[in-house]
Amino acid sequence: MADLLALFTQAAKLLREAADEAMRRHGVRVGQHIVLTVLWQQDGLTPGEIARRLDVTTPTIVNTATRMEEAGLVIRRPDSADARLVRLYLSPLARSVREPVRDVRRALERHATATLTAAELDHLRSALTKIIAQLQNESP
Amino acid sequence: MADLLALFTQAAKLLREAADEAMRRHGVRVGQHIVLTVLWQQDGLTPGEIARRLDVTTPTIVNTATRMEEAGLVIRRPDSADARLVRLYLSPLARSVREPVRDVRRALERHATATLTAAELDHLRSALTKIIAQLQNESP
DNA sequence: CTCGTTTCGCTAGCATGCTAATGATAGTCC
DNA sequence: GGACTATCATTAGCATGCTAGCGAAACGAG
Repeated sequence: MADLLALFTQAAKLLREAADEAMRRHGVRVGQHIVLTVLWQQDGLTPGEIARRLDVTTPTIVNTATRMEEAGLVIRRPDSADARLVRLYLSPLARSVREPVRDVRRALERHATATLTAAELDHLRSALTKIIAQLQNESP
Repeated sequence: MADLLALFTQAAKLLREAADEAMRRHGVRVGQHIVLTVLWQQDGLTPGEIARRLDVTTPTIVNTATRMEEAGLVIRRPDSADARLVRLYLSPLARSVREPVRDVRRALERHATATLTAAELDHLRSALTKIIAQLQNESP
């Protein structure tokens, strides 16, 4: 496997699968988790706001929100002032899984990087951050 | 963005999108590219063999092969000896895009890692390899 | 106030991955 | 040689992302 892109694809796939499996036990899927990370910080946002914060498209959030509604994680409510807006609110269930989900993600992170030194971990973080910055600073 | 998993998710998404856009100009999508990498090495493999080499499921290859057939990249042909098997063969088009696709991927790789030093790149490769090894050595 | 523009969420349809189930064929055991 | 098992591609249906296009609502100019 010489290709850095291929290495990246493979690592990302394995991490994503492992994260999904770990969080699934708490009723949260990977696509739903990113929405929760935003709502845990600020409840009652609109799909558009969430999409902008996560750098995904609005339909992605709309569809994920529908699945989360069915799973009992969020509640959709129209905005009282602007009839175009819909606001997403966390259910008690969504609040209650915050810590368990955080814990399993931390555990996965520790496990996945168990064979790396602290310095290597720092370099990895730094490299990822640089790559993200480099790729983001062109399309806007 | 404190979470390493989140950093990873973001970087992987950006790289995937950039790779897709770059290869698209040559009629190849990211999901089709991984199949091509295998067939470029050895033509005439079965969906099951390709899936095993790529560490994905057989249906993934079957569905991707259908789209590649429609795109004129591969030809499906039943095995002459074992009627259960289907063999996938590269089209002339698929052969002709090998180098252009390799080039745009190299260019993307260079661009994405332009702000990293050679040492940082080495560390990144090493870290990714270690993470892959760590995550693979548990499920089998 | 009205008309055109902008801004929303949403639906439709696609690509890429998955699991589960189906059906056809090959191989094996008695 | 006939039945059981294993193996293979395929289909169906789901989750997660995307783009394109819709209809409703708000806003701004005149």
